[in-house]
Amino acid sequence: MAIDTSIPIPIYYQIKQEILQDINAGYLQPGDRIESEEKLAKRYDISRMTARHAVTQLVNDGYLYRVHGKGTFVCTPRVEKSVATLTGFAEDMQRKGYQSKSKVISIEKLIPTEDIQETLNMKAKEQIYQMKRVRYANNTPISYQTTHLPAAMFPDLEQYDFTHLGLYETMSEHYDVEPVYATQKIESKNSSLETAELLEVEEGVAMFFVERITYSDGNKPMEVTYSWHRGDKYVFEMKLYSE
Amino acid sequence: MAIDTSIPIPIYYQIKQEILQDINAGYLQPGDRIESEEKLAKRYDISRMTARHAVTQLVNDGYLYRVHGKGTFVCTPRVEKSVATLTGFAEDMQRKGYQSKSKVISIEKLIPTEDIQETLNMKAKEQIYQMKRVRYANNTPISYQTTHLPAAMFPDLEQYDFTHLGLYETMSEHYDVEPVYATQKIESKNSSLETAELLEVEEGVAMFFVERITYSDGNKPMEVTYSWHRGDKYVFEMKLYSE
DNA sequence: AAGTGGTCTAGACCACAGA
DNA sequence: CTGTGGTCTAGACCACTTG
Repeated sequence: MAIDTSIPIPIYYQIKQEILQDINAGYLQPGDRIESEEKLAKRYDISRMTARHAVTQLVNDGYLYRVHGKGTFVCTPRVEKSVATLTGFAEDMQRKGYQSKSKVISIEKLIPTEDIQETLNMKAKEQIYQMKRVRYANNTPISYQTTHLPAAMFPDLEQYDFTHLGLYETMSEHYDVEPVYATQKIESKNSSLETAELLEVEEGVAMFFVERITYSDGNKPMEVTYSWHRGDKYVFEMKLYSE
Repeated sequence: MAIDTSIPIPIYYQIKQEILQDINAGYLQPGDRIESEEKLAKRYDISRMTARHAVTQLVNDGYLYRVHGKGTFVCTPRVEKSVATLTGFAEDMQRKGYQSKSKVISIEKLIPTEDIQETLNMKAKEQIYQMKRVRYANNTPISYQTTHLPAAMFPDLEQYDFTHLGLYETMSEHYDVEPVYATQKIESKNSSLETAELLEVEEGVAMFFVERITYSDGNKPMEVTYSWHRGDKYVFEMKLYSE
C-alpha cells in the first residue's frame, strides 16, 4: 500500500498501520527486526521523527520493542490489554490492523420484547431501534450482530450509514452518549442456518454467542447486543489476576 | 527544582518528574489544566517537542489527558479495576454453589512437546507432569482438562489424589507455589469424538476450548492447561470498562 | 567505523475551542 | 481572533551494539 500524503490521515498513522499489517500478515514474525527509523524515513520520504512517531506508538501498544544500538523488533504476541476494555467491533479490528466494514441487514424502529424492554429499563410500548449487521474484517464476514437501542435516546438514528461508521463513535459524536461499562456473557453454540449463511460457513459449526449490555453514565443501560462470532476467526484473550 | 541541562538526565524526563511531583504534592488537582506545551518550552527554554515528549509520557502513563484546542488536564486517580480473577475449576464451582469433583484420567511424567517446553520456559529433555481430568459439577461432566506442569517444580505430584483436591490449592499448600496471573485464550470449537464421549455429549456440539498459561512469582510460567468446556453448560461472564 | 535507537532543536502549518 | 494541542520537517549530536 502506498502512503498517501494528500489526505488528512496522519502519515505516522499510515506507517503504523502498514507495519501492523505486516505483523498480522506474518511478513514480520516475532523476534524479527523491522526497518530502522532512518530507512523508514528514507523509504517513505518523511522525516525521521515522523517514522519514529509511528514506531513509538507500536512500542506503546506492545507490538514492538526497541533495543538501543541494535534495532526495533516484533514482540511475541501479548495479551494484556485485550478483553478488559470496552471497545466496539470497528475499534477492535482497527487496533489489530484489519480493515473493517459492515453490511447493514436492517435497521428498524419497533416495540421490543419484554426481555429487552426490561434490560433497557424502558416503559411498555416505548420504541427501540433494532439494527442487524454483518461485520467484516478484511472482507471476511466475522460477526453477525443484532443491536437494540432506546429510540428516545438516539433520535433519527436511521439517517446514519453504519457501513463504515462505528456505533460507539456515532453515539459519542452525534448524541453525546458515552459507553462507560458493559456486562458480557459468552456462550459457545452451534450456528443456526441463518447465521451460517450470513457468515458464509457451514450450518452447525461452533460459534461464539455473546450478549452485551452496555451502560452509560449513571448506570443507564443504552444498548443490548447479541453477537454471533465465527469460531474459526474469533478468539477471546484475557489476563486473569489472582485474588 | 531547576532543570539541569548539563548532566545526562534527559530533559523531558526532568520535566516529567516536575509535573509528577506537582500532581503528587497536590499543587495540581484532578481536572486542573497544566501549562501549555508552548509555555513549558518557554519557561524551561527548551523546544516545544521536548516539552511535548514529557507530557506525552505522562499521558501514556495515565496521569494526564489532552483535549484538542483546550489544553492538557490532570486525570482523576485510577480506580483499580479487577476484571477477571484467577480461580481454578473447584473454586469456581464452589462459588456458584455446585458440588465439584474430578475423575483423573491419567497422570504421567514425560517429556513435553516443543510448544509446551517453550511456553513453560524449560530446557530440552526436562520432564513435566501431564494430568488429564474430567471435571464434574453436581455429577454432570462439564470440562475435560489437560494440564502440564514442570516436574522439577512439583516433585512427587502423583502422590496426591486430585479427585477432590484443587490443583492450585495443592500447589499452594504443599509446594509453596502461588499462581499470580494467567493469560487465557478462549476459542469456540466443535467437539472431537474423544471429548464428546468423556463429557457425554454428541460429537460436533459447540464447546469452549481454552488455553491457560499460569504464572507464579517473577513471571515464571508454572502451568499450561488446555480445557474443553461444554457449550451447553458453561458461560463466561465479564465486565468491561471503557478506556 | 558504521548502523542503530535516544534525545533535542527551531521552526512550520493545521484543526479545534472559546471569547 | 488567540491559544491550544496535532502533525511534521531537516537537520544535529549522543550512546550503544556489532563488525
